[in-house]
Amino acid sequence: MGRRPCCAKEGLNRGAWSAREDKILTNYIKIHGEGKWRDLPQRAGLKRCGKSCRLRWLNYLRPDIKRGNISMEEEELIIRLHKLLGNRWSLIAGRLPGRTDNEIKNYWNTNLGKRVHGDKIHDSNKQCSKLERKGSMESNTGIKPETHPAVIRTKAVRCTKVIIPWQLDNQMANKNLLPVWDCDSPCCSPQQEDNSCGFLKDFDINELLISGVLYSDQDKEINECEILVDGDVQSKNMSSSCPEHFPLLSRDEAKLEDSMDEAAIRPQNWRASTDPFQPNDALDLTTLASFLNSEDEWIS
DNA sequence: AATCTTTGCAACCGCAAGACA
DNA sequence: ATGTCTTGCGGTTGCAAAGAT
Repeated sequence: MGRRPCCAKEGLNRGAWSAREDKILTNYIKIHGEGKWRDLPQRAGLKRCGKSCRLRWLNYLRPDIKRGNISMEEEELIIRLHKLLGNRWSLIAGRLPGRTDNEIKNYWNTNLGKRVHGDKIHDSNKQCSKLERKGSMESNTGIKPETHPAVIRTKAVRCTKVIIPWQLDNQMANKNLLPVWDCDSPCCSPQQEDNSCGFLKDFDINELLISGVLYSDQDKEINECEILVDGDVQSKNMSSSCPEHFPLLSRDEAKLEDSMDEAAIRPQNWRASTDPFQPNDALDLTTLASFLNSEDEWIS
């Protein structure tokens, strides 16, 4: 018995969204909030797949979305983050307030990727077809994807819960490493006097916070044997119950966080709030860029 | 001006993984 | 323990607009 398809495809609108559909979706989410995407179209009266609604909202309709005009600072940041993280678009987007993973991915594919690779690719490739341009470019033209000497490959080991000793918890709170807990869930606040429901964390936070050896060709094999915590997933885990994300850090994230903390430049809200109607704290791009400049030193 | 080609971006798809029953 | 649901991610596709011929 296979899984139920996300929606019945028949009779659903596809392709570009109309202004009317946008308005319906926006109004619905303003009233009822995000989530329950599967049932949303029916409840909102949209002839769309829930997945499509989610995508439309996240990539286009959210009020905190910035569109177009990616600044030089942002561009620089994307390049550096891509160098560091590879195609982890959601992670990259998480560091660029108001930008979506899809937008950054598109921007990379159409501008930066070409520019970064383009220096090495000569005019002979300018004529390559759209097909080659898309994905198969590397294999069909013999152009290898840029090797990322320092791209951190996180492994799919996920943290579902972690246990932080109370003292460490306090230390982290003092260092402002813990998020602002603003949800109503009784289990949300680690600072509750009754710590009974706890703040379970089952890994050694110190271990995670150690700046890791970056992924490189030489230590590929070693790294492949290592257990890393997948950074982008922690947000998923935490966001299910809490709107802010506790930084369960992948090594790359940990490294970023660590250094940012050392430099006292860590943005307080480094992930976009999941509450679309709460404006994000602006991330100081200049600061982050300067941090990433120092990042180059680790890589080399 | 007409046609063809390329580009950019929104949207779609399949998959993975945690949550939940 | 198992199967299904829900959500999120990254890769890919489709199409309109822009540019070239």
